[in-house]
Amino acid sequence: MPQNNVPETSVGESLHRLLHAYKRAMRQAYQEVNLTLAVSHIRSLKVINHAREKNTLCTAQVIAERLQRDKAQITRVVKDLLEEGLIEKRDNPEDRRSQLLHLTQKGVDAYKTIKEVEALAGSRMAQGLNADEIREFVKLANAMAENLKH
Amino acid sequence: MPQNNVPETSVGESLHRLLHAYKRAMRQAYQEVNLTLAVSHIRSLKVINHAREKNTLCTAQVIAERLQRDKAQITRVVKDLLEEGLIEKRDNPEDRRSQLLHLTQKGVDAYKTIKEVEALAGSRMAQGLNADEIREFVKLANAMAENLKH
DNA sequence: TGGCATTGGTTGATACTGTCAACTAAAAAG
DNA sequence: CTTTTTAGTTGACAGTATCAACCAATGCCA
Repeated sequence: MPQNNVPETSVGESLHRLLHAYKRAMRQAYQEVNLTLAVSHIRSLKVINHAREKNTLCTAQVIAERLQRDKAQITRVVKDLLEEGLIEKRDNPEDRRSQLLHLTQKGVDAYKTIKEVEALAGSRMAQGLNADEIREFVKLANAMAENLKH
Repeated sequence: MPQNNVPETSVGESLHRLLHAYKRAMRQAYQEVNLTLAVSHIRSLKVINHAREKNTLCTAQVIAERLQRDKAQITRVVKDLLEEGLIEKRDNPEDRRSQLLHLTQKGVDAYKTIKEVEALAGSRMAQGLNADEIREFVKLANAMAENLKH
C-alpha cells in the first residue's frame, strides 16, 4: 500500500522551507498593520472566535486540542491574551475546574484585522495556483498530518 | 472522533499542523535510533553532505542560504557540529574570511543513519498517498515557498 | 594606491516555541 | 466514600528565530 519508491527526501525539505517562509511572511504582514501578537496567540484567538461563530463553548482544552499543542503552552498564551484585554474568562457553569473563553470587543476587532491580513498573505502565497491545487494541497497536508498522529 | 469536516481549513492551518506533526515525528524517530542531534543540526549536516556529493564547496553562507536561516543561527549550529566531531573546517583558499565545511567519517556515518530514519518517517507520512500525490505536494509547497520569498 | 562599501562570519541580547514533570482542584467512576 | 481522570497552572529547560553590533578580508574605483 505505501509505495515509497518516491524520492521523499524533498517532502521534509519543502515542508520546512515553506513553513518557515510562511511564518516569516505572516509575521511581517502582521507587523505592517501594527498587530504585535505572536503567531500562537493569533491562532488561539482564531479558535476562540471559531467557537463564538459556531456557538460552541471554548475552553483552554479546546484550543490545545485543535492546535495540537501542549496545554502548558496554551495556559501561557491565554494568560497573555487576558492581559492584553483581548479575551475574558467566564465561569463554566458545567465544570468548575475550567473557564469559558470569550472575545472582548477589542478581541473581535483584532480578529477582523487578522482576517484581512491573512487573506492578503494567503492570496500572495497562492499566486499562480488555482483553487483545485489549493484544495489538493490542503487535502494532502491534512492526510499527512493525520498519518503522523499515530 | 469528531469528524473534522472542517468547513474551511485554511492553507495556513493545515500547514502549521502538518509541520508540527512532522517535526515531532522526526524528533521521535531520531530518538529511537539514539540520534541526539537537533533538527537544524541535521538539516545543516545534510546540506554539507549534498555539497560533498555534488563536489561543490560548502561554507556557512551556503547553508544559511539553502535553509533560509539567519547566519547567526548557522554559526551556532556549525559550532556544535564541530564540537561533536561531525564536521571539520578547512581554510578556503579563495577567501580567507570563510572556511570550507567537510564531513568527518563520523559525520558521514551520522548522515547514513539520518537517511534511514527519514526514509522510515517519510514513508509513514506518505501512507496511503501515491507517488503522484507526493510529487504534486512537493510541487505546490515549493511554488508557495517561492511566492513568499518576495 | 588609498579610502569606502560590501561580504563572511562571530557574538550578545532577546523573544518565541515546544516539551516534560509536578502539582491543585474538581469531576467522574466504582 | 475512595480512586482515578480531567482541566488547568507552574517551573524548568532546550531549541528556534531575529536583530544589531562588530571584525577582518575583499572588491571597487576615483
